[in-house]
Amino acid sequence: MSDTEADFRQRVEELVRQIPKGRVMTYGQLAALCGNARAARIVGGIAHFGDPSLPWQRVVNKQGGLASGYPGGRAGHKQVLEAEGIAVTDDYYVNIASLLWRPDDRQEKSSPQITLL
DNA sequence: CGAGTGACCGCAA
DNA sequence: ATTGCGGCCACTC
Repeated sequence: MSDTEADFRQRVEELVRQIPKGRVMTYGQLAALCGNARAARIVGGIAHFGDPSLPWQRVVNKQGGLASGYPGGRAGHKQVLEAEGIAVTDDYYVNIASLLWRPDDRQEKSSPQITLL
């Protein structure tokens, strides 16, 4: 397997990179889309050692709660998410029910202009 | 090369 | 309903 092998982390990073602004994804979903639904923890590990330039801030757990190891703590994470246009509760929870984004969701169809970053 | 850990998830009492 | 525990895979030292 050398054609589309692309290390697990590379695929995850690619997906995270494609997460549009104002949307969030769950670690489990990223892992599942990557092929290993049980590798949810790995996604978190990659988030810590992967490319810090990626919008890991848009990646939250299945409960919609912010991660704990984010630089600056959940407080900083909350600030960044709010800056992205995502509403965060005082308990550091986001409404994934409305903000959960899927790779097959064509948000560009309804958004003529994409303002990423 | 081996062992430990982790930004999680799911299930059991 | 809440709390606690284990498991799983990949990454790092």
